[in-house]
Amino acid sequence: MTGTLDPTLLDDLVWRGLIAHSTDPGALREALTSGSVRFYVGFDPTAPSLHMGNLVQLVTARRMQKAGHTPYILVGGATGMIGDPKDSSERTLNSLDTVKDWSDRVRRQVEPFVSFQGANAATIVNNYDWTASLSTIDFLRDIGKHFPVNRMLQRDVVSRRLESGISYTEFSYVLLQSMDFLSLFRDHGVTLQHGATDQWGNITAGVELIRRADGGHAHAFVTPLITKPDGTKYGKTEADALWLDPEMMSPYAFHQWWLNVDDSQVGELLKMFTFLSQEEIAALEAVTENEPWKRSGQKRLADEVTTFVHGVEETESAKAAAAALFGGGDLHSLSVATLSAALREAGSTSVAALAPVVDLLVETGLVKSKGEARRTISEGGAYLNNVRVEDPEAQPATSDLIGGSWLVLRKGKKQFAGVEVG
RNA sequence: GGCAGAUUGCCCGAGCGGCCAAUGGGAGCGGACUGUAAAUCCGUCGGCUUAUGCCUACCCAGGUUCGAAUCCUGGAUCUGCCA
Repeated sequence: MTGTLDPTLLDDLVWRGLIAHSTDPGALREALTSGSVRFYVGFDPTAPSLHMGNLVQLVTARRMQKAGHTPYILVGGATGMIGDPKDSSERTLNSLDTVKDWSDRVRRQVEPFVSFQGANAATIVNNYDWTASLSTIDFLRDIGKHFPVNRMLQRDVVSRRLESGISYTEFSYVLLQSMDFLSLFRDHGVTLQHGATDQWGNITAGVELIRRADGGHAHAFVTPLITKPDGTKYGKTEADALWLDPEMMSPYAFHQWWLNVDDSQVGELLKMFTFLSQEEIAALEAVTENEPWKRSGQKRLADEVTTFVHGVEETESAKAAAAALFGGGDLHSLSVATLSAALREAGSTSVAALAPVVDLLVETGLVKSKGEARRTISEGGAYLNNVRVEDPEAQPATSDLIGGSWLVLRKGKKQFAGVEVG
């Protein structure tokens, strides 16, 4: 994915709806078509895993690298210690150990998405490296002098927090991020930063710092906030959080997440998250429109994104598991190998001996308590081997064991769990 | 610094001594309808060996009372008014 410069990059990004704001579009186009641009995108370690919002940036960085530009991926070991201001309230500071641990995880997660080969090979940097040793005096003289407080107070995030209060720590965050851009500009010739739309203020502050401090000219663009059909953000509840770490979200669950996307979102998400061509996406949108029950858009989206994040093998396993569980056929007719693989993918536990369904529901984590298990059964939402359980006292028999050792529990329409007995 | 008010379950928000595990809305969960979709309707929504039973819960710690989310004392945090 190295070498040749793709002049259609910017138009493609616009078509995909990835540009919410940008600095002077003419100048940006000029830069992107006249040579390999060194660009950067940063990820703060504020959680043990990256999520959907970060994935947009990773996909975008890869697009840009494929088009011939040179990525610098920044891990926010320093900025993660500070925390950028949220609208709602002050963040709780994480310990240095936590931030270091999360920084390592972020670095490992980011690596597979860009190429480290060729003329425009990617570089990973950590802002802790140039921030930790900086003296307070140098910081205030060299960086702080360029930031008029009256302007800082007018920034949206800050002004919204003036009532409820904001610490000097978070107030200063923008200086650190701006300093990152300046530092990468000076040491690596980086002239472009992209990020999520809520980073616009921080990013343009960096562009301005480069101009004020060095008289340099840098560019920036941000991707839009992705919202659900009801206008709310993704990831606000446990149910719609999307984690890239396979330990926090199995590839099966990840694949299911994309498969269950609303019809109305499919086109938008295909554009932003896949590398399919404009023609391919248009075709999928047409099928979704005319034959929605086929769910072709969702299927392709799930396959593409899961492959991108977890690889081909995991994607095939996730698909095979779903086919086995949602296939609608008699579970007893599946081979034990297929079934056990599917259940391991979907989530399973082992128990020593047969136990009442209520206990097994709790054991598998499908429900949180026995009370909830009984409730689920009385609501008609519990299934053993795809047969509804009617009796709250139900106890599986040896004859229920598939292949002599497996039970398939299901709660509602799509939550499966396997139980291996013995 | 002074005065006044607030703090309730995942979120918002009623309750103002017993009928309170606590009205209502949202989210979540289940069912019907479907396409593992959306919308809609219905049900459900602290835990426990399912029990006219017990435990834990209405910011925290004490107290009054046969009995407190509700009253009193002290503390914490937040908001408004005055300095």
